[in-house]
Amino acid sequence: MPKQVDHDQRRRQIAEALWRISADRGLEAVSMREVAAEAGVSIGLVQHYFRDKNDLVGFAVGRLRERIEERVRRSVASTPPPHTPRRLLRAVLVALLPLESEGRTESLVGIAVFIRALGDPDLAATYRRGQALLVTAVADQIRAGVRDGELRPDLDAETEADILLALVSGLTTTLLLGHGSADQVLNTLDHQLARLAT
Amino acid sequence: MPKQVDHDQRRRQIAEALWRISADRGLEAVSMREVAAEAGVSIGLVQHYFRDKNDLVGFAVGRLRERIEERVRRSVASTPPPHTPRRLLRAVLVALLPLESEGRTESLVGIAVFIRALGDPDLAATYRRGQALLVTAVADQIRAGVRDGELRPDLDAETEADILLALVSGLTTTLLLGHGSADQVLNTLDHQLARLAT
DNA sequence: CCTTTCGCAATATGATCGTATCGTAACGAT
DNA sequence: ATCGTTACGATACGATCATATTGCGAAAGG
Repeated sequence: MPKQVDHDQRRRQIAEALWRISADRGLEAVSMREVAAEAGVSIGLVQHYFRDKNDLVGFAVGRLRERIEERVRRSVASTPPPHTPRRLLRAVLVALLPLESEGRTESLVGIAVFIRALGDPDLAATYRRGQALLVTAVADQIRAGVRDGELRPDLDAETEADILLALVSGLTTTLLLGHGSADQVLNTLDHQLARLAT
Repeated sequence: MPKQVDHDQRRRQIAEALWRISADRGLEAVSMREVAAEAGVSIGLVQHYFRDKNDLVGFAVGRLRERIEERVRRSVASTPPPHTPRRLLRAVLVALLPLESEGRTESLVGIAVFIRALGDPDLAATYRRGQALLVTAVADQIRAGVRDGELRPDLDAETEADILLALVSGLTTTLLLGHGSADQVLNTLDHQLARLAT
């Protein structure tokens, strides 16, 4: 056996270069050359670890879900007590907003994936599954809040979850365009959340 | 003076070819050659009417606004009486949703423009201006509804407009992905609208 | 020691991009 | 009639793209 290298770590390292490019010049600026340059390696190396560009982008997309899940988990975990459903619900929604550079990057990649999903049924199904997971997670929190008497009892959890997530999605585009400040956006979200409270 | 040609009509004809391409293959698939081929003209002609690609895309984007405005106007005009602010408000929001193929095309182009705007400050400013117009238009309707006693008097018109438009934006992505039916989406929108009513 | 095989770089290939440069046909003004 | 301008087509140019090919150093097994 020849030299031994951690294959997966190399792939992650390269994918992160793609992430950086996508974040500040858009995914349209992502090319094999650019990724190689950003990662500080040769383009041959990139080819060595990824069959083609689709493979590379696909890998980066796969990591997207992991990272978003981790971010949500972190946000929930770092929520100061009391851990009431309403506070946890807010933590989840806030974690989905691109409020700092890391989140911005993820949102940008997410949009790129969305665009690709429009013409790719498989990817659309994946995207859809992720969205469905989110909706049920949020709806569960809403139901818990209703049970605790923290949220109004006449709420339809699924519809409210749809509204909140659509709202988050819309606020994300607002933030990405610099068309609203973080405070403004959080205010808007809180305004809607307050409406669900008793 | 030599041959006389309707300059602006030619530009519109070419821009519409760009539209068609952008709608079913994304704006990333738009190239001078593709546009020329789709329009059934030579690439020299495209160059003759547009200084460069930016000029072309810019013109097409400009038409986007006009078309959306026209669609909203049509939707409002065709709303059956009574023309209460709340019904007009709904007409505006529904007009922004991609419920049929024409609207779908516009939404797709809109998203493509959004993507480009992320890396193009000028385009971002244009996008932003359009959004600001929408917000004030919606907010005006809300204020009118409040005045008429049709909507709750404690509403902050701007915030509610932000929420509604972000909601519409989020519902648009839902519709484009086939991740929800038109009925479902309209239900969600109406649910939120009902909340603003007295 | 030497052969094999992986890690990686260098460079070639052919397509496609935006754009520049021509050539020419059409037509109004002089 | 011819001249100048405009409309348009054909094609060339250089850059950049994804990808293929080739070569070579290093290291482990024989």
